[in-house]
Amino acid sequence: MGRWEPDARGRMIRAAVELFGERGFEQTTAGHIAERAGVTERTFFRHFTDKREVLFDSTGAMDRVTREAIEAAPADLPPLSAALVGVVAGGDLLADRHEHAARRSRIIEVNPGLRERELLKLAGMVTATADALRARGVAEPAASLAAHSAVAVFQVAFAHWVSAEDPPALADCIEAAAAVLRALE
Amino acid sequence: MGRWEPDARGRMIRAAVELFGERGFEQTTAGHIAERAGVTERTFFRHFTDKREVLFDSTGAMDRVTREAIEAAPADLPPLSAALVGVVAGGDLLADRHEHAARRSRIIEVNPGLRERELLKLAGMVTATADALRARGVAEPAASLAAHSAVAVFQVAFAHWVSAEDPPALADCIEAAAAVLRALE
DNA sequence: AGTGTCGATGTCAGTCACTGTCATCCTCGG
DNA sequence: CCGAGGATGACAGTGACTGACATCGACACT
Repeated sequence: MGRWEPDARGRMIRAAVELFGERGFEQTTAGHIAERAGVTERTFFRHFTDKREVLFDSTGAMDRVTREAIEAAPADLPPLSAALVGVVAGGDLLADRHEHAARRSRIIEVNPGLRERELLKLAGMVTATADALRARGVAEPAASLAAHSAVAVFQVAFAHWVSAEDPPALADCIEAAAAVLRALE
Repeated sequence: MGRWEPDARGRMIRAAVELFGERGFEQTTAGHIAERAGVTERTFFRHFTDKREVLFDSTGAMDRVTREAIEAAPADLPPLSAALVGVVAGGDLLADRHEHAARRSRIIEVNPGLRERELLKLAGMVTATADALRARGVAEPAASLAAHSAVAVFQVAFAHWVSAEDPPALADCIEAAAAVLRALE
C-alpha cells in the first residue's frame, strides 16, 4: 500500500465533511478537499467518481448487508417482512453513529445535488432489496413493490431518527413506521 | 414575447430529445442543442437550470395535477386510495403519449445522471402527494408513507407500461400494481 | 545489492457545464 | 416618437472532471 501517508481515502472523507460543514458544499472545491487531505485534486477524483460521492462512501456496505440479511431471513417470512428485516440490518450500520449521521444529513438536506445523489443511493437499496426478494422466489411486481415499501419505511424512519434530539433506537423507528404502513388503507 | 422565432423553449426541448437520441446524452453538448434550436448556449441555460432539466419540463404540471386530484377526491377516501387517485391523474398526462414516453425513458435509462434527476422528480411527486394528504387531515408519518407507496406503485406501473410492446392503459397498470401492493404482507 | 514490476500519486493540458455582466434589440404602452 | 421592460447575444471566467504521461517507492525475484 502506502509509501505516502496511509488512509488517503479516509483523510479525504474527513476533510470533505469538515469543509462542507464549515463553508458549505458549493463553496468547497475539490481542490480544497484535496489540499486539506494532503493530496492532489487528481487523486481525489481517482478515489471518488465525483465531488458528491465522497459523502456516500458506505452505501455499498449497506446494500450488501441488506441483501445478506434478506437471504438469511426465515424462508416462510412474507415479502414485506423479509424486506424490512433487510433494511433494519442495513440501518444497524448507522445505529450507533447518530451524531455523525445527523451532521451528514444536515449537509445533504440543504443541497439539491446531494439530495439527488442520496436518492440514487436509496434507489440502489431498492434494487438490492428487490433482487434479494426475487432470489427467495418472490415474483414481480411484488418484489419491487415490497422493496420500495421497505425503503420508504426506512427513509421515513431515518428522517425521524436523525432529527430527534434524544436519539431513540433506529430499529424502533423503523418498526413504528412499518406498523403505520401496514395500517394504511 | 418574442421578436425572434417563437417557442424557443419548445425548439430546444425537441432539439435536445433528437440529439440525445442520435448521439447520446453525454456526447451532446449544451452548445449543440442551442445551435440546432437556433439560439445561444447562454439562452439554453436561461431556460433550463441544467442540461438534464430539458428532459423534465413537464414534471411541474404532473405535480400540480396530482395535488389537485387528491384535493378533489372524496373526503372519506382512505389515505392510500386518495394518493393513488392522485398519481392516476398525474399519469393521465402521459397516457396518450406512449411513444414519446418510451423514447424518453430509453434515453434516461442508460444515463446515471438522468436517472438521478428522474428520482428527484419522483421525490417531488412524493412531496406533492404527502402535502395534499396532510391538507385532508392525514397525519404523519401516514401521509408520507402513503405518498411513498403511491409513487412506488406509479413507478412500477410506469416502467411496465413503457416497456410493453402493445401499450395497455397506464391507469390499468397502476390499478394492477396497487392491487399487488395491497396484497403484500 | 541489483533489477524489474506494479500500484498509487503528481503534473499538465484540455473539455465542458454553468454563471455574471453588459450591450443590444424588439415590443408595447404612452 | 419615445421610454421601459423582457429576452437575447457576446464574452470572459470558474470549477468539475478526464486523459496522457512521468515518477516514486514497496515488494519480489535473483
